[in-house]
Order: sequence, then C-alpha cells, then structure tokens
Amino acid sequence: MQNPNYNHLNIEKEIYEYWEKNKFFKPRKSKKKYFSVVIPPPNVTGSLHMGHALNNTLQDLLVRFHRMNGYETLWQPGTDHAGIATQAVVEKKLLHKGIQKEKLGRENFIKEVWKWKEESGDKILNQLKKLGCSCDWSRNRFTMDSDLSEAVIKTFVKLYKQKIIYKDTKLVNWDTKLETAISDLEVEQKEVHSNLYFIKYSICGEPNYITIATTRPETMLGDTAVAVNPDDDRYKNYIGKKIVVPIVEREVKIIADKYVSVDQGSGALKVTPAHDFNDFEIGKRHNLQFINIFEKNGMLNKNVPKEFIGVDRFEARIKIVKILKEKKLLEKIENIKNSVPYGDRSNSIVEPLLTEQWFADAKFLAKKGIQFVKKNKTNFFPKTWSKTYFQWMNNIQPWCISRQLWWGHRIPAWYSKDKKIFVAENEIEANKIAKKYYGKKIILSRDEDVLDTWFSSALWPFATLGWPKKTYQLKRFYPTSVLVTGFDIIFFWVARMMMMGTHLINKEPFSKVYVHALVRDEKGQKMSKSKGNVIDPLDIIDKYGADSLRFTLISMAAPGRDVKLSEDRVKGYRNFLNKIWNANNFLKINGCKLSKKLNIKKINLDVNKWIYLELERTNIEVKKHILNFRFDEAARVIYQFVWHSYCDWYIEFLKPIFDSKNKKKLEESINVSAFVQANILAILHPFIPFFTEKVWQDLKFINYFKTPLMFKDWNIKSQPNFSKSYNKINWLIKLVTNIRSTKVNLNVPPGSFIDISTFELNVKKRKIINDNLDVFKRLGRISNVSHSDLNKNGIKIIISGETITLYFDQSLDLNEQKQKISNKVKELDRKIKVIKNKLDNKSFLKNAPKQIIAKEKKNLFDYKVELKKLDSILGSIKN
RNA sequence: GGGCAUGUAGUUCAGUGGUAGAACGCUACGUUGACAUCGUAGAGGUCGCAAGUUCAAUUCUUGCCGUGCCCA
Repeated sequence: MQNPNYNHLNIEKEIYEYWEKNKFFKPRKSKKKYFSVVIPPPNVTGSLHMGHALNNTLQDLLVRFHRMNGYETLWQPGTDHAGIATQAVVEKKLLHKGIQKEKLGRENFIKEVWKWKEESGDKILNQLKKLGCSCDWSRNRFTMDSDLSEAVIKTFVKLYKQKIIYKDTKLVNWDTKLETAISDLEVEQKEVHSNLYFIKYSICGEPNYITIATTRPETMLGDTAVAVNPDDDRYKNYIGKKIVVPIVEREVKIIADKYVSVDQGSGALKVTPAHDFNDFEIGKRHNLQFINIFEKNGMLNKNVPKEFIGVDRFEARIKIVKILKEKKLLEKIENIKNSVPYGDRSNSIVEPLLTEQWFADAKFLAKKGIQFVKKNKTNFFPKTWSKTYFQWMNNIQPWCISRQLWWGHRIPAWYSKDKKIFVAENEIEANKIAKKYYGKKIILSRDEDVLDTWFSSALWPFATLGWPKKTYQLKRFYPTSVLVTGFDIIFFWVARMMMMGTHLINKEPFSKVYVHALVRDEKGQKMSKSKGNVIDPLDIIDKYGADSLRFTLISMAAPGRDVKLSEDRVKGYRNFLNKIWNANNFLKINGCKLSKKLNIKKINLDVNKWIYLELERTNIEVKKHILNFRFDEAARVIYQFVWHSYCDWYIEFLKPIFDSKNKKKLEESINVSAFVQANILAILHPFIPFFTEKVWQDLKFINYFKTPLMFKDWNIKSQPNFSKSYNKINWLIKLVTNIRSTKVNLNVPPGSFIDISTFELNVKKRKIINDNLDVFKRLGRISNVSHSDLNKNGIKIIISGETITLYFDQSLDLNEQKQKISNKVKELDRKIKVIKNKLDNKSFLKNAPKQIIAKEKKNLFDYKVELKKLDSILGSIKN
C-alpha cells in the first residue's frame, strides 16, 4: 500500500517533462474544428503573480478541454518586450556597475537589453510551466522578434500611407522621471490632499484685483490669460481689460469663456495653455500665446525669470508661494481633496507638456472594432463587459504612439535636414524616396523614438501566427477562439487588438473574450507589496501543488466577482486531491482494472448502473458549464460528484461486493469501477492535469486507452436505460440516511446493528432492498431484514411516503425522536396549508400552468399521506 | 457628476417567477480495512429595505440604503 497522503512534490515536475519531451503541446491535425488561444503576453520583466495564475489556469483549462474533445488546438505563448519596464530594469542594473546608458550609447545599450533578455527573460515562462500550462512552446514569440518587428514596421508604414498615423504637436502626458510621453491609460488619477492657493492678480489701471485659485501656482509663470465666465456678474466689467500675472509681471488679457464655472474656486481661472489640457483648448479658442516653462525633466526652463531657471517644479512652487506671501498677494490657502495624475510606471506626477509626437487616429480604427462587436463577430463573456468596451471605444482619443525610449520598435521614419519626413520599411527604401523627392542623394537621419509597447501588442493575435505572411497557422487558427483576460486590460489589449485586427485583416482577432476578475486577498483587499498581503502563487505551488491552486482558482472564478483567495481554500482542494488519491488506492488494493470484456450496455448491478449514470450526467454538465465559461459551476459539479457520489456512496457500495465471493458481481464491479475512475480522471484533467496524468500512469490506463490522459476522448456514451436503477439506488440512499439519522436521534451507537421489517412496504421497494441486500445491510448496519411484522416494539420511519420498522434491542430515549417527528409534522402542516390556499384560489387555477397545478396537487397528496403516517407514529410513541 | 457591478447561512459565494443550495467554519458522535488532508449525523437564512407588476416575487420593474470598480 502506498502512502495515504498525496504528495505533489516531484510528481508535477516529472509529469511536465513527460509532456514536454514528447511534444504533446503541439497542435494535432484534426478534421474537426480548431481551437486557438493566444496568451496575453506577460511582460518579459514580469514574474508570476496571482492574476497571471488565474488567467493562465483558465486558458489551460479551456485548451486542455478542447484538446481532449478532438479539436486541433493551439495555445500560442510568448512575452511582451515592455518598453519602459525593461529599459528601467537594465538601466538600473548597469547603474549598479556604475555605467550610465548615455555613455554606453544606444546601440550598445540595446545589446545589453538583449543580453539580459536571454539570461532572465524566460523566468515567467518557466513559472507558467510550473502551473501546468500546455502552450506550444516551440512557437514561443517575443514582441521584439524579427518577424514580429517586421509586422510592426509594415503596419506603421501602411497606416502612415493611409494617413491613420500622423505627426502632431500636442499636449501629452509627460513623465518627467522617465522623460517620455505616456498614453492616457498609463496615467493613474489619484485622490490626494492638496493646497488650493488663492492668488491676487491686479487689474491694469485699476486699484482692484481678481483672485484666482490654483493647486499648481508654479504654472503661473506660463500664464497667458485670465478667464471668467461671460455670465458672471462679478467679473463682467473686466472682460477685455488687462491684468498682471504676479512675479513675471506679464500683462495678459481677461477673457470670457463658458468653460469657466462660476462656483468653482473664485470663479476666475488662470490660463496656462502649454501646461493644462483644458487651458490648451481655451488657448486655441482665444488664440493665446503658448509658453512652455518646463524642461523634459520637470525643471523650469529659460522662459521664466532668472531666479527660477533650473529649479525643480515643486521647489518652484514653494518659492513662489513664499514670494506671494511676502508681496501680500496670497489671499488664503484652502485644504482640498483633488485628483492628481501619476505615471503608473514611475509613480511621479505627470506634467502636461507640449511636444511633437506620433499619433494614431484611434477614432477611425475604433469604428470597425465597434462594428465587429455589434455584429456579434466578437462576443464578451460576461456580456456586460461589452458596455465597457463600447464606452471606451466611443470616446476614444488620438493614441500617442511614440515614446522617448531606446528599447522598443524604432519608428521607421527618416528626416532630411529641412525636416521633411520619409516613412519607409527600411533605410534603403527611405533613401530611395528621398532621392526621388529631392532629385539627388540626401543625408537622412532616423527618428530617435520607439513605438508604444501596445502598438506591437495590438498585432499579437495575428503577428504570432505569421502575419503578414500567409502561413498555415494564420489560415487555420485565425480568428482565434477566445481571449482570456482581466477586465482591467480591456482598454489596453482587447480594444487595440480589435482595432488592428479588423483594420489590417478585416477579421476579428478573437470570437470570444472571456473577462475574469481580479484576485484579491481573503478580506477582499487588492494584493499589494506595500500592504504585505500578497500571496505568491509559487509559494502556494510549493506548499500545496499547482493542481490545488488551479482547482481553487477555477472554482472561485464566478463571473462578475472578484476572486477572494485564502490559503484555507487551497488547503481544502488539496484535501480533495488526497481524497481521489485514496479512492485510487482503494481500487488498486482491490485489483480494479479495465477489461475489453466490459460491455457497458450489459451492466447488471443497480449500483454500477447508478454510478455510470451519475458519471454521464456529470460529464455532460461539466461540459456545458465549461462551454458557457461557468468554470466555478463546472468545478462544483465535478467536486460534488467525485466526493459525494463516487467516494461517499459508490466505493461504500463496492465494499460488500468485493468481500463477497460472487464472481460475476465482482468482475463487473472491478471493471466498472475502473471505467468510472478513468473517466473521472479525464473530466478532471483540464482542472488538475498533473495529478490526473500521474494516476493515469499509475493505474496503467495508458495501456488500455492507448493514449496519455491529455489526449483521451473526453466524452462517454449515453445509457438512458439505466435510469430505473438510478432511481432505485437513490431511494436506497435515502433509506440508509434515514436509518442513520434515526439512530442518532435515539442515541443509539451508530455502529450498532439492528433488525428491520419491510412489512408495510410495497413490493417494488422490497425488491430494491432484496436486489441490493448485501449493500443495504452493510451500509445501513442491518442484521436481518424481515418482511413480516415482528410484533415487538419498533420505531417506524418514513421514506418517500412509505413506512419501514426498525427494531432496537436496548431501551430507547424517545424524546428526541418525538421532537423531531413533531417538528416535521408542523412543517408539513404549514406546507399543506400553503398548497391548500393556492388550490382554493380560483385565479391560481385559472392562470397557473397545468404542470404546476398538477405538481401542487401531487405534493398535497404526498404531504397528506406522510402527515397521516407521522401522526400515527407519534401516537404509537406516546403510548 | 456619469457609467457598470453588487447586497442570499458565521464566512466565501451559487441559484430560481412555483417547497432556499454548496464549500469552508461550527456542534455531537466515531479510529468500522481507501482516506483523521477522514467518516456519520446535525444546527444555522423574513434571500438589504420599501412599493409596484403577477394567481404566485428571493427571482421581474422602480425608488431608497449599503458596498466595490471604471470614467470625468
């Protein structure tokens, strides 16, 4: 006998190597439909967190399920080059060695990045393997691979020619720490306490002043107007007059603009068109001057008074407030809560900055993306997320795609000395076009910037399959079947992949989008390093095994709910594995094995038919739930079946059969139990692949089915004829349960044996007992079953309206039993009353569907019968 | 301010226009030959509140209250 406790250590590694070595993850050609998934590529700098664990467990569940259902299945893996993050990691590493990237130069720095990538870039992929992911690793891709680069360049050139990509000078979100533009989505609005400064600007030629309110007083150095609402009576008379910006002593106009709200702040707005998105619009409307006062690193530039040049923006704020105080121009400071934009990578305050950048016309691209979802070419699960998608796509802004970084896809644009732009797939091409344009050879220099990482991610679902080449994979696996992703990424990935896929290929990148929730801690708090509540999936895998973690995550993945993860849950599912492990053990001990002789149709025993039908129903239900993306329900159904039908009852049924010497019964049960076992492993395989494959090997099922478990056909044949036996056994289970609880109520030791009589039972029910006598006697702990009234004191119990008498040797304490029966009587009385009321109600009879009325009538009848019997039992106890 | 969710057992969550479910936890008993990472039996709920629709509402509608997230 083996160790009764299942131990995942070593097993998972061994099994993964077995799969990988045999190249089992490669798609197997099939005439059936295909199933394909592209992994949302994790950052190459990343390491596995719970979000990844959930995301990839669900993908693997789907992939393995479809593979076992005979689909030609591809799970395309890979990583994302993560421009900012990766550059930061390598930069930091070099700085440790005292090397600045500027000294190294661009080319050498990029070499260093590649070196880093080769050394540690596969970390997260190895962690995915630990989780059991069955990706086709031979197709592993990286967004900076040459073929993917080619796709990026081709796309850029094409969109430029189509005028979807263009260059423009606009206010962008500028990260002063990373010194690059970032997109709206990379900006996080944080609610913080701020000071609202009320500053007096004196009106030219008058003794009066206007008070403006601002949280960023340093920007006043770039003010080029003061705006008021045209309907604001306080300021009406001043419109068109001039006002002096303190410190810089610049005279600017007082303008009227409806944007200014009368009741916010003082109702007067200082306008800094070069450093605020709203002011930018006002500036354009009123033709104001745009004065940029910041360097790229957030220091003040030459456009401010001498004393401020080279001062950091926040120091400048302090300095300015001090001066204003001294000049008595600071009216008051209010403490307020407001939201301030932070860069999500650098966590520094984002500064709107006027720069020249490359943009993509997202509004244009979004049109098709919207259409495809509207036409149900792509469907969201749960459906409600399509609303989020539409809301974003309908209000989409131009997408700033250039980044001032070194690491990434360098923009394929070349410039001549007079700033003429030549966009081409390579330098030779660019030179050609330039030569044609100028009529002579010209020296060109390439754009220094790279593309937003999401630009290449947007091409991921088809670029990884070979696009723009017309490969077999592209033809076979595109559109991909489903994208599995977190809702926080709908804007980043889903939207952009939809835009590019529909525009470039005119086909949706995926037919379905399954959106899962965030993983939180057990209290529902977001996991974060600073809170110290992070549960590391790798720790959990070490402790409980990947299978336990997978089953936990799957069973908690209810739609529209956050996953609240606690270690106790994982432990619970580890126990589940242990339970199955021991069931296997039992089968092994008893020599259960599959035989070609087994003919399912000819199964004889009720218990074997019962478990077969339970299995069949489970198989169908789990399938239904997986296809509906109800992973939680799928997990619940299989858990329930394995533990409470198979282990709690079926194995108990087997014991007396295995003990008996009846060869026919024995042989049938040895075969059926093994058959059920094999199919349980199959159903469970997508959930807990390591464990099931290991047991599959242990029980030598591979010899019988001629396949590793991961390719076993998931389905089983339907046997509708078994339902009679099914109902019989269910009745027997009810009977046994009732006998057991009666014993507890009577304070009789549950292990003691008793006699029973079935003299009040009908023939059919008696036959059930007779047909399954061994099983019944063992489970109910019955010595003798008599069919006549033994005429001694007995306790009567009722099963589905029929009476059975139990005989106990010892004297009994009947109080609890009495209490219980009278409670039941009360409950029945109540129910009968409710139904009677219904049936007396003419509108109910008129309006309710016939089946419901019939059902209620039957219920009433049954309840009445049971009530009568209970009453008589109660009467006999009282005597 | 706009939008999207959500409120059911002690906890985490399923579910349904027609008799309220699971897991964990809890209580009592139990080492009976797979399993104490276990077994048996049990306790535990006015389905957030109010109104409406309906023969019938936990389920549908509206309002209110609470909670969470996204966008401004």
